Amino acid sequence: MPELPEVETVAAGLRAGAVGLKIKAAVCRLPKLLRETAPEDLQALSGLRISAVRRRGKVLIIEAEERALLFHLKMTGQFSWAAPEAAPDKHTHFILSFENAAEDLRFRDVRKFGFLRCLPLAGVDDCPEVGGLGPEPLEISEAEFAVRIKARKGRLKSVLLDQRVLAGVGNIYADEAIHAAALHPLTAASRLSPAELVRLRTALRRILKAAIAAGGSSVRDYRSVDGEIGDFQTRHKVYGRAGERCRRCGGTIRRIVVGSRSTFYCPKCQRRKR
DNA sequence: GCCACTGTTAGCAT
DNA sequence: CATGCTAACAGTGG
Repeated sequence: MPELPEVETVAAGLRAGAVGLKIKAAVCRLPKLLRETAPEDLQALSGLRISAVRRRGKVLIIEAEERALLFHLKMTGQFSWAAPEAAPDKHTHFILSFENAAEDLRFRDVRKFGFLRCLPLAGVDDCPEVGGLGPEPLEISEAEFAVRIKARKGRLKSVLLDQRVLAGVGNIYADEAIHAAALHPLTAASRLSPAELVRLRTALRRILKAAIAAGGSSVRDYRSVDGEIGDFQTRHKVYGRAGERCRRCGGTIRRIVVGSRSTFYCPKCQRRKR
């Protein structure tokens, strides 16, 4: 489920535990995990020291001197620390061991949608996985937000999910932000008023920050690096609440499908523009 | 057992 | 170009 707040939480956990560690070996147990990455690229990581861990959109970036490891968690990717002698389960696809740490860093991904790309640090911003991303929702100005959203013809929900427009918003936070801004998910993005755009940006940022503070939302598989579940799912106003009462107006939350994604909204307080 | 559904996104058809 | 559907895969719940 990882969206921006979940990846941010994972990045923070990795940063706390992995920066400064010297890589002993990188072992990949699932060839298809590797994207544009040769086995030699992984071998060349040995001896490098992890210097930083950061996030761009939903992409996790581990920097080791002049190299970078890009991970995408897709639906079910997880990181955890484990003793080297503990047998990895069948969903563990990648293991980093260290010269100056007792535990290994493991990446597991039940559905195998995730990927790993190893490349020169200098190439990160121009690679396809990062270069095509829109601005960060927590950094974008009001003016640029308005321009980028209004430039799109599609439905608001789909536009928020488009990583080229904004980086990091996924299904849960799109629905939550649209609800908080009292907009309708099927509204044409290009028809939002200036006031509505301000409302939407403000709501999105508030929700993303609150979700990060809560350690993300654990709807199904998501776990932080230390194995903790997030807490934000208890504060979802619409996501996953079809048939339940809207906490703002008492209406009944409805589930529809937009762009083949489940979409939850309150038909009473999220009126469609016409 | 079978079918529907799942947080992502690349790729392809329309 | 925009939009919509499917596949990639495994597990879960009805």
